[in-house]
Amino acid sequence: MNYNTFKQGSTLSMERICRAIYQQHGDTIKVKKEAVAVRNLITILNTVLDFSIRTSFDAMSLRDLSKASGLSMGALYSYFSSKNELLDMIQTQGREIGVGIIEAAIANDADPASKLRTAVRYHLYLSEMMQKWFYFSYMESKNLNRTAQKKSIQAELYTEQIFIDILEEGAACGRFRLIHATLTASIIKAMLQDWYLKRWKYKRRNITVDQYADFVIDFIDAAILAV
Amino acid sequence: MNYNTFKQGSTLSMERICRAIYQQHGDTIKVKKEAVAVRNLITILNTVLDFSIRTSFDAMSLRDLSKASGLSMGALYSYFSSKNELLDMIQTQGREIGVGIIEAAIANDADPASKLRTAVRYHLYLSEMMQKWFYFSYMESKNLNRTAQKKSIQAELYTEQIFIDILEEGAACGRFRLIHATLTASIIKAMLQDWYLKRWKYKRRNITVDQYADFVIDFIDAAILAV
DNA sequence: GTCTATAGCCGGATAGAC
DNA sequence: GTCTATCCGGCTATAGAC
Repeated sequence: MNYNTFKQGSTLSMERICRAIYQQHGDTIKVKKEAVAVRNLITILNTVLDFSIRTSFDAMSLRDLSKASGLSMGALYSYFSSKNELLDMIQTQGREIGVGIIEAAIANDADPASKLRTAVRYHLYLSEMMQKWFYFSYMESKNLNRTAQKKSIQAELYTEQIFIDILEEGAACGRFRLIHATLTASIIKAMLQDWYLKRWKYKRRNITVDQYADFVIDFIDAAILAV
Repeated sequence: MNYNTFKQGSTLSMERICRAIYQQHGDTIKVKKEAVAVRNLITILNTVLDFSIRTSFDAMSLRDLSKASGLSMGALYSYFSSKNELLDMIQTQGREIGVGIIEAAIANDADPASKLRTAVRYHLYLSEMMQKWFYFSYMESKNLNRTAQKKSIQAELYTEQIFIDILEEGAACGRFRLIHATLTASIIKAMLQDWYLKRWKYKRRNITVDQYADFVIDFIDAAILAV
Protein backbone atom coordinates (compact mmCIF):
# COMPACT_ATOMS: atom_id res chain seq x y z
CA MET A 1 0.00 0.00 0.00
CA ASN A 2 1.28 3.43 -0.90
CA TYR A 3 -0.31 6.85 -0.83
CA ASN A 4 -1.48 6.88 -4.43
CA THR A 5 -3.23 3.55 -4.09
CA PHE A 6 -4.84 4.73 -0.88
CA LYS A 7 -5.99 7.96 -2.45
CA GLN A 8 -7.48 6.34 -5.51
CA GLY A 9 -9.32 3.77 -3.45
CA SER A 10 -10.79 6.37 -1.13
CA THR A 11 -14.27 7.72 -1.49
CA LEU A 12 -13.62 10.71 0.71
CA SER A 13 -13.95 14.08 -0.99
CA MET A 14 -14.91 17.64 -0.25
CA GLU A 15 -18.11 17.01 -2.17
CA ARG A 16 -19.10 14.07 0.02
CA ILE A 17 -18.26 15.87 3.22
CA CYS A 18 -20.20 18.97 2.25
CA ARG A 19 -23.20 16.93 1.21
CA ALA A 20 -23.13 15.28 4.62
CA ILE A 21 -22.97 18.67 6.29
CA TYR A 22 -25.86 19.92 4.21
CA GLN A 23 -28.00 16.98 5.20
CA GLN A 24 -27.17 17.29 8.88
CA HIS A 25 -27.86 21.01 9.01
CA GLY A 26 -31.18 21.17 7.18
CA ASP A 27 -32.53 23.44 9.89
CA THR A 28 -29.91 26.19 9.84
CA ILE A 29 -29.02 26.12 6.15
CA LYS A 30 -31.69 28.19 4.45
CA VAL A 31 -30.77 27.29 0.89
CA LYS A 32 -33.08 24.56 -0.34
CA LYS A 33 -31.52 23.45 -3.61
CA GLU A 34 -29.01 20.79 -2.63
CA ALA A 35 -26.81 21.29 -5.67
CA VAL A 36 -26.44 25.01 -5.01
CA ALA A 37 -25.95 24.55 -1.30
CA VAL A 38 -23.28 21.89 -1.69
CA ARG A 39 -21.41 23.90 -4.29
CA ASN A 40 -21.31 26.96 -2.04
CA LEU A 41 -20.47 24.96 1.04
CA ILE A 42 -17.45 23.56 -0.74
CA THR A 43 -16.31 27.06 -1.59
CA ILE A 44 -16.94 28.36 1.91
CA LEU A 45 -15.24 25.53 3.73
CA ASN A 46 -12.24 25.45 1.44
CA THR A 47 -11.80 29.15 1.98
CA VAL A 48 -12.09 28.88 5.75
CA LEU A 49 -9.65 25.98 5.94
CA ASP A 50 -7.15 27.90 3.83
CA PHE A 51 -7.48 30.91 6.09
CA SER A 52 -6.91 28.74 9.12
CA ILE A 53 -3.67 27.41 7.69
CA ARG A 54 -2.35 30.79 6.62
CA THR A 55 -3.42 32.72 9.70
CA SER A 56 -6.26 31.55 11.92
CA PHE A 57 -10.00 31.25 12.12
CA ASP A 58 -10.09 34.01 14.68
CA ALA A 59 -8.10 36.39 12.54
CA MET A 60 -10.41 35.79 9.58
CA SER A 61 -13.29 38.26 9.55
CA LEU A 62 -16.49 37.34 7.80
CA ARG A 63 -15.76 40.18 5.41
CA ASP A 64 -12.52 38.40 4.53
CA LEU A 65 -14.43 35.21 4.00
CA SER A 66 -17.01 37.00 1.90
CA LYS A 67 -14.39 38.56 -0.32
CA ALA A 68 -12.31 35.41 -0.72
CA SER A 69 -15.25 33.11 -1.35
CA GLY A 70 -17.08 35.48 -3.64
CA LEU A 71 -20.27 35.22 -1.60
CA SER A 72 -21.85 38.24 0.02
CA MET A 73 -22.28 38.61 3.76
CA GLY A 74 -25.98 37.93 3.40
CA ALA A 75 -25.38 34.79 1.38
CA LEU A 76 -22.92 33.47 3.95
CA TYR A 77 -25.49 33.82 6.68
CA SER A 78 -27.83 31.48 4.88
CA TYR A 79 -25.32 28.70 5.48
CA PHE A 80 -24.68 29.32 9.16
CA SER A 81 -26.24 31.46 11.82
CA SER A 82 -23.08 32.74 13.47
CA LYS A 83 -19.34 32.61 13.04
CA ASN A 84 -19.20 30.30 16.01
CA GLU A 85 -21.63 27.87 14.43
CA LEU A 86 -19.41 27.79 11.37
CA LEU A 87 -16.51 26.82 13.61
CA ASP A 88 -18.53 24.09 15.30
CA MET A 89 -19.75 22.79 11.98
CA ILE A 90 -16.25 22.33 10.63
CA GLN A 91 -14.90 20.92 13.88
CA THR A 92 -17.68 18.39 14.22
CA GLN A 93 -17.38 17.25 10.62
CA GLY A 94 -13.61 17.21 10.86
CA ARG A 95 -13.79 14.83 13.76
CA GLU A 96 -15.99 12.41 11.84
CA ILE A 97 -13.65 12.18 8.90
CA GLY A 98 -11.93 8.88 8.93
CA VAL A 99 -13.56 7.53 12.03
CA GLY A 100 -14.02 3.94 10.98
CA ILE A 101 -11.52 4.00 8.13
CA ILE A 102 -8.59 3.10 10.36
CA GLU A 103 -10.57 0.65 12.41
CA ALA A 104 -11.80 -1.08 9.27
CA ALA A 105 -8.26 -1.29 7.92
CA ILE A 106 -6.91 -3.08 10.97
CA ALA A 107 -9.95 -5.25 11.68
CA ASN A 108 -8.86 -8.29 9.69
CA ASP A 109 -5.31 -8.41 10.89
CA ALA A 110 -4.28 -10.89 13.56
CA ASP A 111 -0.69 -9.79 14.10
CA PRO A 112 -0.39 -6.76 16.40
CA ALA A 113 2.81 -5.58 14.75
CA SER A 114 1.23 -5.56 11.34
CA LYS A 115 -1.91 -3.99 12.79
CA LEU A 116 0.15 -1.19 14.26
CA ARG A 117 1.93 -0.54 10.99
CA THR A 118 -1.36 -0.37 9.15
CA ALA A 119 -2.87 1.99 11.69
CA VAL A 120 0.12 4.33 11.46
CA ARG A 121 0.19 4.24 7.67
CA TYR A 122 -3.53 4.78 7.23
CA HIS A 123 -3.56 7.61 9.71
CA LEU A 124 -0.75 9.36 7.85
CA TYR A 125 -2.35 8.84 4.46
CA LEU A 126 -5.67 10.07 5.72
CA SER A 127 -4.16 13.18 7.26
CA GLU A 128 -2.26 13.80 4.04
CA MET A 129 -5.40 13.65 1.98
CA MET A 130 -7.42 15.72 4.41
CA GLN A 131 -4.61 17.87 5.77
CA LYS A 132 -6.61 21.07 6.04
CA TRP A 133 -9.23 19.34 8.13
CA PHE A 134 -6.75 17.73 10.48
CA TYR A 135 -4.90 20.97 10.89
CA PHE A 136 -8.09 22.84 11.61
CA SER A 137 -9.26 20.26 14.12
CA TYR A 138 -6.02 20.56 16.02
CA MET A 139 -5.35 24.28 15.90
CA GLU A 140 -8.85 25.71 16.13
CA SER A 141 -10.19 23.59 18.95
CA LYS A 142 -9.28 26.13 21.61
CA ASN A 143 -11.95 28.63 20.66
CA LEU A 144 -14.73 26.12 21.17
CA ASN A 145 -17.19 26.34 24.01
CA ARG A 146 -16.85 23.91 26.85
CA THR A 147 -19.09 21.11 25.56
CA ALA A 148 -17.57 21.19 22.09
CA GLN A 149 -14.13 21.18 23.62
CA LYS A 150 -14.95 18.09 25.62
CA LYS A 151 -15.95 16.33 22.44
CA SER A 152 -12.68 17.34 20.88
CA ILE A 153 -10.71 15.93 23.79
CA GLN A 154 -12.68 12.71 23.68
CA ALA A 155 -11.91 12.36 19.99
CA GLU A 156 -8.20 12.75 20.70
CA LEU A 157 -8.37 10.13 23.43
CA TYR A 158 -10.47 7.83 21.30
CA THR A 159 -7.97 7.55 18.46
CA GLU A 160 -5.19 7.22 21.01
CA GLN A 161 -7.06 4.29 22.51
CA ILE A 162 -6.87 2.44 19.22
CA PHE A 163 -3.11 2.50 19.53
CA ILE A 164 -3.16 1.62 23.21
CA ASP A 165 -5.25 -1.47 22.45
CA ILE A 166 -2.91 -2.68 19.75
CA LEU A 167 0.11 -2.10 21.96
CA GLU A 168 -1.36 -3.96 24.90
CA GLU A 169 -2.40 -6.82 22.70
CA GLY A 170 1.11 -7.07 21.29
CA ALA A 171 2.69 -6.89 24.72
CA ALA A 172 0.38 -9.58 26.06
CA CYS A 173 1.32 -12.06 23.35
CA GLY A 174 5.02 -11.29 23.54
CA ARG A 175 5.23 -9.68 20.13
CA PHE A 176 6.27 -6.34 21.63
CA ARG A 177 8.70 -5.85 24.42
CA LEU A 178 7.14 -4.59 27.62
CA ILE A 179 6.57 -0.91 27.24
CA HIS A 180 4.27 1.66 28.75
CA ALA A 181 1.37 1.35 26.32
CA THR A 182 -0.25 4.70 27.09
CA LEU A 183 2.96 6.68 26.80
CA THR A 184 3.91 4.85 23.65
CA ALA A 185 0.56 5.63 22.11
CA SER A 186 0.98 9.27 23.07
CA ILE A 187 4.26 9.72 21.31
CA ILE A 188 3.08 7.78 18.30
CA LYS A 189 0.24 10.27 18.07
CA ALA A 190 2.71 13.10 18.40
CA MET A 191 4.66 11.74 15.43
CA LEU A 192 1.50 11.42 13.38
CA GLN A 193 0.37 14.92 14.22
CA ASP A 194 3.71 16.40 13.31
CA TRP A 195 3.08 15.38 9.73
CA TYR A 196 0.06 17.60 9.27
CA LEU A 197 1.08 20.35 11.67
CA LYS A 198 4.47 20.97 10.07
CA ARG A 199 3.73 20.32 6.45
CA TRP A 200 5.73 23.40 5.47
CA LYS A 201 8.84 21.80 6.90
CA TYR A 202 8.46 18.46 5.18
CA LYS A 203 7.49 20.10 1.93
CA ARG A 204 10.56 22.29 2.02
CA ARG A 205 12.69 19.19 2.53
CA ASN A 206 10.90 17.23 -0.18
CA ILE A 207 9.82 14.48 2.17
CA THR A 208 6.81 12.59 0.81
CA VAL A 209 4.17 11.02 2.99
CA ASP A 210 5.35 7.59 1.86
CA GLN A 211 8.87 8.31 3.02
CA TYR A 212 7.59 9.66 6.30
CA ALA A 213 5.34 6.65 6.84
CA ASP A 214 8.13 4.18 6.07
CA PHE A 215 10.46 6.02 8.38
CA VAL A 216 8.07 6.29 11.32
CA ILE A 217 7.05 2.65 11.02
CA ASP A 218 10.67 1.54 10.98
CA PHE A 219 11.44 3.75 13.96
CA ILE A 220 8.57 2.39 16.00
CA ASP A 221 9.34 -1.19 15.02
CA ALA A 222 12.90 -0.81 16.18
CA ALA A 223 11.77 0.66 19.46
CA ILE A 224 9.07 -1.78 20.46
CA LEU A 225 9.37 -5.14 18.69
CA ALA A 226 10.52 -7.96 20.98
CA VAL A 227 13.91 -9.30 20.04
CA MET B 1 19.91 14.39 37.03
CA ASN B 2 16.23 14.71 37.80
CA TYR B 3 13.79 17.57 37.46
CA ASN B 4 14.11 18.85 40.99
CA THR B 5 17.88 19.04 40.78
CA PHE B 6 17.61 20.81 37.46
CA LYS B 7 15.09 23.28 38.77
CA GLN B 8 17.06 24.15 41.87
CA GLY B 9 20.24 24.65 39.90
CA SER B 10 18.56 26.90 37.37
CA THR B 11 18.76 30.67 37.55
CA LEU B 12 15.86 31.18 35.17
CA SER B 13 12.87 32.98 36.65
CA MET B 14 10.06 35.27 35.66
CA GLU B 15 11.87 38.05 37.49
CA ARG B 16 15.06 37.59 35.47
CA ILE B 17 13.22 37.39 32.19
CA CYS B 18 11.18 40.48 32.88
CA ARG B 19 14.22 42.43 33.95
CA ALA B 20 15.85 41.48 30.66
CA ILE B 21 12.78 42.63 28.78
CA TYR B 22 12.77 45.89 30.66
CA GLN B 23 16.37 46.57 29.79
CA GLN B 24 15.91 45.71 26.14
CA HIS B 25 12.81 47.87 25.73
CA GLY B 26 13.97 51.03 27.42
CA ASP B 27 12.61 53.06 24.52
CA THR B 28 9.02 51.82 24.46
CA ILE B 29 8.53 51.20 28.17
CA LYS B 30 7.70 54.59 29.63
CA VAL B 31 7.94 53.59 33.27
CA LYS B 32 11.33 54.64 34.59
CA LYS B 33 11.53 53.00 37.99
CA GLU B 34 12.93 49.55 37.29
CA ALA B 35 11.43 47.94 40.37
CA VAL B 36 7.93 49.12 39.47
CA ALA B 37 8.32 48.24 35.83
CA VAL B 38 9.60 44.74 36.49
CA ARG B 39 6.87 44.03 39.02
CA ASN B 40 4.17 45.08 36.57
CA LEU B 41 5.77 43.29 33.66
CA ILE B 42 5.70 40.08 35.65
CA THR B 43 2.00 40.54 36.28
CA ILE B 44 1.25 41.43 32.68
CA LEU B 45 3.21 38.60 31.12
CA ASN B 46 1.91 36.00 33.53
CA THR B 47 -1.61 37.10 32.75
CA VAL B 48 -1.06 37.01 28.99
CA LEU B 49 0.57 33.58 29.10
CA ASP B 50 -2.32 32.24 31.16
CA PHE B 51 -4.82 33.64 28.69
CA SER B 52 -2.93 32.02 25.85
CA ILE B 53 -3.14 28.63 27.49
CA ARG B 54 -6.82 28.91 28.36
CA THR B 55 -7.98 30.49 25.12
CA SER B 56 -5.61 32.45 22.89
CA PHE B 57 -3.77 35.70 22.57
CA ASP B 58 -6.12 36.78 19.83
CA ALA B 59 -9.21 36.08 21.87
CA MET B 60 -7.85 38.13 24.77
CA SER B 61 -8.88 41.76 24.52
CA LEU B 62 -6.77 44.40 26.18
CA ARG B 63 -9.76 45.07 28.39
CA ASP B 64 -9.59 41.44 29.49
CA LEU B 65 -5.93 41.87 30.21
CA SER B 66 -6.58 45.08 32.07
CA LYS B 67 -9.20 43.48 34.26
CA ALA B 68 -7.22 40.32 34.98
CA SER B 69 -3.94 42.09 35.65
CA GLY B 70 -5.45 44.89 37.71
CA LEU B 71 -3.78 47.54 35.58
CA SER B 72 -5.77 50.11 33.68
CA MET B 73 -5.73 50.44 29.91
CA GLY B 74 -3.59 53.53 30.17
CA ALA B 75 -1.08 51.81 32.44
CA LEU B 76 -0.81 48.87 30.08
CA TYR B 77 0.10 51.16 27.23
CA SER B 78 3.11 52.44 29.11
CA TYR B 79 4.62 48.97 28.81
CA PHE B 80 3.98 48.39 25.12
CA SER B 81 2.84 50.56 22.26
CA SER B 82 0.44 48.11 20.63
CA LYS B 83 -1.03 44.71 21.21
CA ASN B 84 1.13 43.42 18.42
CA GLU B 85 4.27 44.71 20.06
CA LEU B 86 3.27 42.86 23.20
CA LEU B 87 3.03 39.68 21.15
CA ASP B 88 6.43 40.27 19.57
CA MET B 89 7.97 41.05 22.92
CA ILE B 90 6.86 37.76 24.41
CA GLN B 91 7.73 35.75 21.33
CA THR B 92 11.21 37.19 21.08
CA GLN B 93 11.94 36.69 24.74
CA GLY B 94 10.43 33.21 24.65
CA ARG B 95 12.80 32.22 21.91
CA GLU B 96 15.81 33.34 23.88
CA ILE B 97 14.93 31.29 26.92
CA GLY B 98 17.21 28.36 27.15
CA VAL B 99 19.25 29.10 24.07
CA GLY B 100 22.64 28.06 25.31
CA ILE B 101 21.41 26.00 28.24
CA ILE B 102 21.10 22.83 26.21
CA GLU B 103 24.26 23.48 24.21
CA ALA B 104 26.20 24.06 27.41
CA ALA B 105 24.85 20.85 28.90
CA ILE B 106 26.04 18.68 26.03
CA ALA B 107 29.31 20.50 25.33
CA ASN B 108 31.54 18.37 27.53
CA ASP B 109 30.20 15.02 26.47
CA ALA B 110 32.12 12.89 24.01
CA ASP B 111 29.64 10.05 23.54
CA PRO B 112 26.86 10.90 21.06
CA ALA B 113 24.39 8.57 22.78
CA SER B 114 24.90 10.24 26.10
CA LYS B 115 24.84 13.66 24.47
CA LEU B 116 21.50 12.85 22.90
CA ARG B 117 20.04 11.71 26.20
CA THR B 118 21.19 14.89 27.88
CA ALA B 119 19.77 17.09 25.14
CA VAL B 120 16.39 15.37 25.37
CA ARG B 121 16.29 15.51 29.14
CA TYR B 122 17.34 19.15 29.40
CA HIS B 123 14.89 20.19 26.76
CA LEU B 124 12.06 18.48 28.61
CA TYR B 125 13.07 19.93 31.97
CA LEU B 126 13.37 23.38 30.51
CA SER B 127 9.98 23.20 28.84
CA GLU B 128 8.50 21.92 32.08
CA MET B 129 9.86 24.84 34.03
CA MET B 130 8.92 27.40 31.39
CA GLN B 131 5.87 25.66 30.01
CA LYS B 132 3.78 28.77 29.44
CA TRP B 133 6.54 30.31 27.38
CA PHE B 134 7.07 27.25 25.24
CA TYR B 135 3.37 26.88 24.69
CA PHE B 136 3.04 30.52 23.73
CA SER B 137 5.98 30.35 21.34
CA TYR B 138 4.44 27.41 19.57
CA MET B 139 0.77 28.35 19.47
CA GLU B 140 0.94 32.09 18.99
CA SER B 141 3.55 32.24 16.28
CA LYS B 142 0.99 32.32 13.49
CA ASN B 143 -0.20 35.84 14.20
CA LEU B 144 3.26 37.29 13.73
CA ASN B 145 4.22 39.44 10.80
CA ARG B 146 6.40 37.95 8.13
CA THR B 147 9.81 38.90 9.50
CA ALA B 148 8.96 37.76 13.02
CA GLN B 149 7.59 34.53 11.61
CA LYS B 150 10.82 33.87 9.79
CA LYS B 151 12.70 34.25 13.04
CA SER B 152 10.34 31.80 14.65
CA ILE B 153 10.93 29.25 11.91
CA GLN B 154 14.66 29.71 12.17
CA ALA B 155 14.50 29.09 15.90
CA GLU B 156 12.63 25.85 15.30
CA LEU B 157 15.18 24.74 12.74
CA TYR B 158 18.05 25.81 14.92
CA THR B 159 17.15 23.60 17.87
CA GLU B 160 16.39 20.80 15.45
CA GLN B 161 19.88 21.18 14.05
CA ILE B 162 21.36 20.43 17.47
CA PHE B 163 19.74 17.03 17.30
CA ILE B 164 20.70 16.48 13.68
CA ASP B 165 24.34 17.14 14.53
CA ILE B 166 24.35 14.67 17.39
CA LEU B 167 22.65 12.05 15.26
CA GLU B 168 25.08 12.43 12.39
CA GLU B 169 28.02 12.31 14.73
CA GLY B 170 26.70 9.11 16.28
CA ALA B 171 26.02 7.53 12.90
CA ALA B 172 29.47 8.43 11.63
CA CYS B 173 31.22 6.72 14.53
CA GLY B 174 28.99 3.67 14.43
CA ARG B 175 27.31 4.36 17.75
CA PHE B 176 23.90 4.72 16.09
CA ARG B 177 22.53 2.54 13.37
CA LEU B 178 22.18 4.27 10.04
CA ILE B 179 19.08 6.35 10.16
CA HIS B 180 17.76 9.41 8.43
CA ALA B 181 19.16 12.08 10.76
CA THR B 182 16.84 14.90 9.73
CA LEU B 183 13.69 12.82 10.01
CA THR B 184 14.82 11.39 13.31
CA ALA B 185 15.46 14.85 14.67
CA SER B 186 12.01 15.92 13.50
CA ILE B 187 10.17 13.24 15.35
CA ILE B 188 12.30 13.68 18.44
CA LYS B 189 11.24 17.33 18.41
CA ALA B 190 7.63 16.23 18.00
CA MET B 191 7.93 14.08 21.11
CA LEU B 192 9.47 16.94 23.07
CA GLN B 193 6.80 19.37 21.96
CA ASP B 194 4.02 17.01 22.91
CA TRP B 195 5.06 17.39 26.52
CA TYR B 196 4.30 21.08 26.72
CA LEU B 197 1.48 21.16 24.19
CA LYS B 198 -0.56 18.44 25.89
CA ARG B 199 0.19 19.07 29.50
CA TRP B 200 -3.49 18.58 30.38
CA LYS B 201 -3.26 15.00 29.16
CA TYR B 202 -0.15 14.06 31.07
CA LYS B 203 -1.36 15.83 34.17
CA ARG B 204 -4.62 13.95 34.06
CA ARG B 205 -2.69 10.71 33.84
CA ASN B 206 -0.27 11.67 36.59
CA ILE B 207 2.77 11.36 34.37
CA THR B 208 5.68 13.39 35.71
CA VAL B 209 8.30 15.00 33.54
CA ASP B 210 10.86 12.57 34.92
CA GLN B 211 8.78 9.61 33.87
CA TYR B 212 8.24 11.13 30.47
CA ALA B 213 11.92 11.87 30.02
CA ASP B 214 12.95 8.37 31.04
CA PHE B 215 10.42 6.89 28.72
CA VAL B 216 11.29 8.98 25.69
CA ILE B 217 15.00 8.42 26.16
CA ASP B 218 14.48 4.68 26.40
CA PHE B 219 12.28 4.70 23.33
CA ILE B 220 14.81 6.63 21.26
CA ASP B 221 17.68 4.49 22.49
CA ALA B 222 15.89 1.33 21.46
CA ALA B 223 15.17 2.77 18.04
CA ILE B 224 18.55 4.13 17.09
CA LEU B 225 21.40 2.57 19.07
CA ALA B 226 23.55 0.24 16.99
CA VAL B 227 23.32 -3.38 18.12
C1' DG C 1 -30.94 32.79 -3.21
C1' DT C 2 -28.17 36.52 -3.24
C1' DC C 3 -27.28 41.16 -2.89
C1' DT C 4 -26.34 45.96 -0.53
C1' DA C 5 -26.83 48.86 3.28
C1' DT C 6 -26.71 49.56 7.86
C1' DA C 7 -27.51 48.83 12.87
C1' DG C 8 -25.16 48.15 16.96
C1' DC C 9 -21.34 46.78 19.43
C1' DC C 10 -16.68 45.90 20.78
C1' DG C 11 -11.82 46.42 20.64
C1' DG C 12 -7.45 49.04 20.06
C1' DA C 13 -5.57 53.15 20.97
C1' DT C 14 -5.14 58.00 22.92
C1' DA C 15 -5.85 62.43 25.61
C1' DG C 16 -5.60 64.60 29.56
C1' DA C 17 -6.81 64.66 34.67
C1' DC C 18 -4.75 63.48 38.97
C1' DG D 1 2.78 56.30 36.88
C1' DT D 2 -1.75 55.36 36.72
C1' DC D 3 -6.35 56.47 36.05
C1' DT D 4 -10.94 57.54 33.45
C1' DA D 5 -13.21 59.03 29.46
C1' DT D 6 -13.54 58.90 24.76
C1' DC D 7 -12.57 58.39 19.77
C1' DC D 8 -12.97 55.68 15.82
C1' DG D 9 -12.52 51.82 12.91
C1' DG D 10 -13.81 47.25 12.07
C1' DC D 11 -16.51 43.49 13.42
C1' DT D 12 -20.81 40.41 13.60
C1' DA D 13 -25.26 40.17 12.43
C1' DT D 14 -29.67 41.68 10.29
C1' DA D 15 -33.20 44.05 7.27
C1' DG D 16 -35.10 44.51 3.18
C1' DA D 17 -34.53 45.18 -2.05
C1' DC D 18 -34.16 42.46 -6.17
